[in-house]
Amino acid sequence: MDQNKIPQATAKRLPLYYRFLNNLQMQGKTRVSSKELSDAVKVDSATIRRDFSYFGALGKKGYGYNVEYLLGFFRKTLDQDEITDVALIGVGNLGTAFLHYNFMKNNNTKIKIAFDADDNKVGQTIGGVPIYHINELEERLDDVKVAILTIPAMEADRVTERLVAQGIKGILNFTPARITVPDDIRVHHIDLAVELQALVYFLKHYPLEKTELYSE
Amino acid sequence: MDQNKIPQATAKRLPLYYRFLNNLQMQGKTRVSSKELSDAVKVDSATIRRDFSYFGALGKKGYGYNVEYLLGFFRKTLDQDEITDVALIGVGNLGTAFLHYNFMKNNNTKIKIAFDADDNKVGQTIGGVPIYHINELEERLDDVKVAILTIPAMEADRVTERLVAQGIKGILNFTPARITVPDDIRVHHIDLAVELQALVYFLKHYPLEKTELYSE
DNA sequence: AAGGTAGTGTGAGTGTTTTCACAATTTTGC
DNA sequence: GCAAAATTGTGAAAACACTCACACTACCTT
Repeated sequence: MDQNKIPQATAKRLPLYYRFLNNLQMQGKTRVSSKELSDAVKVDSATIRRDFSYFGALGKKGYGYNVEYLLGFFRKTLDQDEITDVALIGVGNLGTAFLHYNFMKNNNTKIKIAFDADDNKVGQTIGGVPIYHINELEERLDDVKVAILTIPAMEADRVTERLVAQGIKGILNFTPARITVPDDIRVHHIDLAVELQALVYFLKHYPLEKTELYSE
Repeated sequence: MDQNKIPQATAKRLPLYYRFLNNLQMQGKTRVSSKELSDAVKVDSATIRRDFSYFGALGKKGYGYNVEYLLGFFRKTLDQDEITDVALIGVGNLGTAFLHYNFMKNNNTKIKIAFDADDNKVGQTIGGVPIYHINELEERLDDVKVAILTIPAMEADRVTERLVAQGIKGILNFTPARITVPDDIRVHHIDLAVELQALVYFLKHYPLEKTELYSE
């Protein structure tokens, strides 16, 4: 679509850059170097410069980057202007955490509607988002194209089928289940148990070394 | 420490494999091919074979892998026998979700203790885990080496310093803040807003194509 | 206005991860 | 017991990602 040239690894870092640039601007900073940004987001400064360079020459040699300009550029690139509506499926603890998270603050996304199977939750509004019964998914989903899945693993496949049938294009799946979807639908898996276990594995098998000298 | 030969990308997939092998065993399956496993975990079958091959020849040509044997092997490799204690810092919605998650089921990790700043939560027990006041961190943390950070971003740096001072070695950070730690401490960041925004970005800029033919 | 300093943008090199594709081997069915 | 089918394990290639190191340029200071 666009220029498919930018690497996926870069694309994943863009939202991160964007948020930190926002912070800088709110702090009143007008310029920033790749080195400073590197300290803040914990990404190598050469990587940051390379990432930015895919979009052209955004900085100035000997000066760094103008925060305002960079931010404006990213706003356009990340489509911060047009808001993407999102549906939340499953209002448990994890789902509720999402509803309280103010994505609008730095983001182009807004949770517009939530669904749950529990009648006690249906009818409530959390964080300004109305909760409907999951049975009403088909009538209520409208043209929302992105869903966050925070339901029990057992339900994942069934609900996914229904979401796909309604024309969902992207799913952020917090379920341990690896859901099956048609090729043209994008699923990102975030598996909390796997993340925790991977961290533990790395701790045991890939010990980090303390750099006594210049540990900047 | 061990054989540092296995790639990190492989290491991250091990917990996933492990869980699905467990599922298979519970379903009573005794053998499995890389192809079947691929369908289940959505990882290319060649990648799975390569991953397994780092540990030696675990399968049999023309047959596949013996579920029981593979599972036993992974149990040892992933240290499923010895349990790793974990501390949870911040019992909000996200933190509570973790407390209800039964990590012990397929995992080698157990949340042993939780902390929060809210006096209403202190003293409670959720999912069998006692909640103490964050002020008691130093006295209560004992020799726990892994922490899950689910607190407001504002607090992240301060609490991280205290955790590090107590000898924490690994942090699973759900805070939007990129925390600073000494070199020998491992931090994995999971940034929910970034994940959501990245998904939206990919949807718009990296459209997937529907394979009409043989979309197996 | 000139020299010093800071800091970009990038060519080239290195490292990591995935994928292809096939010989080797075992199982399965006849 | 043999041929066909299944499926591994891996060499080699490709794809992807990161980092070094430095020429170049813009800013800053005096």
